[in-house]
Amino acid sequence: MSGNEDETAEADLRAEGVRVTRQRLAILQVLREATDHPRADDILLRAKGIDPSVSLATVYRTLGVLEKAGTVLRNEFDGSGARYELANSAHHDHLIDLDTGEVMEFRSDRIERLQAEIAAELGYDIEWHRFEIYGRKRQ
Amino acid sequence: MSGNEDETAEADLRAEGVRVTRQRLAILQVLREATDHPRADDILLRAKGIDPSVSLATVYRTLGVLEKAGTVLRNEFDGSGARYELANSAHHDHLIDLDTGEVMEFRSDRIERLQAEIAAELGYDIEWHRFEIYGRKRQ
DNA sequence: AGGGGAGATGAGAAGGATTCGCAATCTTGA
DNA sequence: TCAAGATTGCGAATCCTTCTCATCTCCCCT
Repeated sequence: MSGNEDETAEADLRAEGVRVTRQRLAILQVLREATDHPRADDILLRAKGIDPSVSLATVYRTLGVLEKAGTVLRNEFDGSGARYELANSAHHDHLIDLDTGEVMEFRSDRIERLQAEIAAELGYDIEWHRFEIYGRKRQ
Repeated sequence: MSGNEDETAEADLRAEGVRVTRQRLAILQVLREATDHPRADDILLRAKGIDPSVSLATVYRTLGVLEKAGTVLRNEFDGSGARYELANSAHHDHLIDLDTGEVMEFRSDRIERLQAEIAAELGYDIEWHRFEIYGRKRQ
């Protein structure tokens, strides 16, 4: 099973034209398994569980490589360090629970359309966008 | 003229229940006069032009105080330091020009409505939101 | 299968932004 | 005007991220 995981992760890397290393496989697998939006140091911790040789520098370097390749998204929710996620699914935005810090994902076609319209009105082509809602659970 | 500026700035501070100091007046005035979204070190530079005694630590402290008071908004556009603006006008969002780094403000009632609907669907009350479009000028 | 060279790594130092600690200095309300 | 308490400047400390460099790996070529 871990063999299968590795194979798909490896295929991902090769598809991006990125050199395949043990460390990158470990980091990519961590992201595949993550259901949260972990920070670099969390990723390091989990990656060390797969391959103890991974270092923090490599976590950052790999995240940078994968972000450039479009495989990874970097988020800056609260100004206390970046949080990462895989970009493999459809585009989505985030709702951050101010009480718990929990991050939820949501998707709205209307938002997607609206941002396109707004950018067009301003004479711009969209490269990407970031929409974050910060709120508290209603009682 | 600078007298008038000071008076309104001072009134602002008093209205927030914030102690009025020369440094805070200078910083607030910098923000009032700014048409861009300056970083802390830019604010320091400009504030020193008004009152040379201002220090970087006080810039950060004052921005913190004013943010908590709701007078100042802190933005984190590109992960290379926060950028600040006064919150006195109506809520608006930002479009960042990826080529020039220029930040434009825009406002859309539809976005405002949409985010309220989305939060409601997820069972949340919105505290605030952040909508940023990153794009390039169309030729 | 093996060698070589470009590319990747680990460890720690360096960097940039922000916050902290503390003694000296202001503000404010009485 | 005064005292109490808040605010300041300075430099040190912190946090996150990137860089340096010697060493190690991956991957292409034979």
